[in-house]
Amino acid sequence: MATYNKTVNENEQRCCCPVEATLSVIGGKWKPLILWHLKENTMRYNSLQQVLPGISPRMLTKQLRELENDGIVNREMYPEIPPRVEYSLTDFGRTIIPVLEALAQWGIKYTDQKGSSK
Amino acid sequence: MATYNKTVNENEQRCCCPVEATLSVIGGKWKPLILWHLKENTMRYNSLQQVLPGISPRMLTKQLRELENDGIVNREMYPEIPPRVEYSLTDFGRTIIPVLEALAQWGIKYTDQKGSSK
DNA sequence: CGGTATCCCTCCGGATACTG
DNA sequence: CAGTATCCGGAGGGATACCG
Repeated sequence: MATYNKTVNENEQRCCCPVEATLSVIGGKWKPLILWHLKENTMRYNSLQQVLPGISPRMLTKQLRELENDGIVNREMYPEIPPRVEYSLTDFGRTIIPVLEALAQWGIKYTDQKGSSK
Repeated sequence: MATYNKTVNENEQRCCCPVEATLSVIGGKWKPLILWHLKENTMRYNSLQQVLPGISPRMLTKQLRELENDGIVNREMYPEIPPRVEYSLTDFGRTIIPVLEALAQWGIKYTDQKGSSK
């Protein structure tokens, strides 16, 4: 008992920080890169895997599924032999590109700052 | 042997995704909230702890130190009795506020989208 | 007041093997 | 080609007790 505060209630989550909602979608080690690559072209599973440095199939699938559930990417399956699956951003997914670019912009500034102070 | 790709080299990290650099600074469970609260006022250690839902002192200290090392927050110590320490954003730290707000904006859009599709 | 020190456990995610 | 299934190690982070 006696945690540092009462356990989180929905209101607190909602009122303080929609930032977290966004981070839950684009955060993590892989999603930014996946999104980054999908913003140019639609891509197939294997192409993504080759373009992502050392991701395991398990992880790639997991990240893609999450993005799919969040309505960010679209999974188009062509039941051919051999099978082909293409991933792309949804229209809603595209609305996140400016955010991604804002993050990238600041990231560059930050890297410069760090580099020069070293 | 035979990982899915050769281990990451610096170039790949650097060229593809400054987004990650930014996320390494503001990402995670606590930092967005800390930043969110600091963007209005300067705050003391205990005030922060009270305002953050259930954070342990260990975590709070850790997050603050990291933000400090990244040049985002400033730690001002007043050697009084009892001691007082005030945290605030540095000038460089303030440059990240627009990014935070972009994230928040999209987070709201996202939450609406989710809510309406349920 | 503003923190450390310590213990402990979850779960993230990597590696590898296998399948429709 | 586009994935599952399974195993497993290690970092992240919570709870609690204590210190200057």
